[in-house]
Amino acid sequence: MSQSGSNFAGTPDSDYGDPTNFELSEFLKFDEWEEDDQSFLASGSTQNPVYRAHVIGESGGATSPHGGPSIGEGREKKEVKERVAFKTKSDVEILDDGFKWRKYGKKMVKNSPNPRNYYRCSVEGCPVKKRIERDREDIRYVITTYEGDYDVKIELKTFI
DNA sequence: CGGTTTTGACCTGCGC
DNA sequence: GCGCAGGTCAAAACCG
Repeated sequence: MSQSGSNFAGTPDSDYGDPTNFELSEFLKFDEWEEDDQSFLASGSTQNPVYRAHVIGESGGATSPHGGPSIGEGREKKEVKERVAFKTKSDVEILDDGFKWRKYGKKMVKNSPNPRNYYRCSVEGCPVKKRIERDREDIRYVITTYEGDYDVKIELKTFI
């Protein structure tokens, strides 16, 4: 069944067919949404469909439509940041993952009628950043993107 | 009192 | 060269 996630393997171009429609965010280029039956937070949310997506750097996007500009060098300044996006159905975007987060900015995306929230670890030494945004087509869904240290994310997964 | 939050302004990068 | 978009930081205000 979904053991191999054939949902995406079978239809990898299901959403990429129309970037204009799936253009959730230039930075939210998830390779694929993985449907997880487990609840995102074991805080009593038994009916919380969680979609886990491994965000691969530009280098991973073999089918990069906008791979025109030579990104291989000018952008190589910094290593590829690991990005993990989670789409969760929740009313509140502030999901407690076990760590403390401090909001450091809010921005409004043109492609979405909803604003985007930027959170950063309030603990020093926590190079992890969290970006929270509501789905453009489904505001009932919250997209949480984790960006930062890989180890920390591993811990986050432990909580999830 | 501390910590956090909120809004604005500012900066950078890329595109055209 | 300029504009747009996104992202970040800052100061102030507010809450617990």
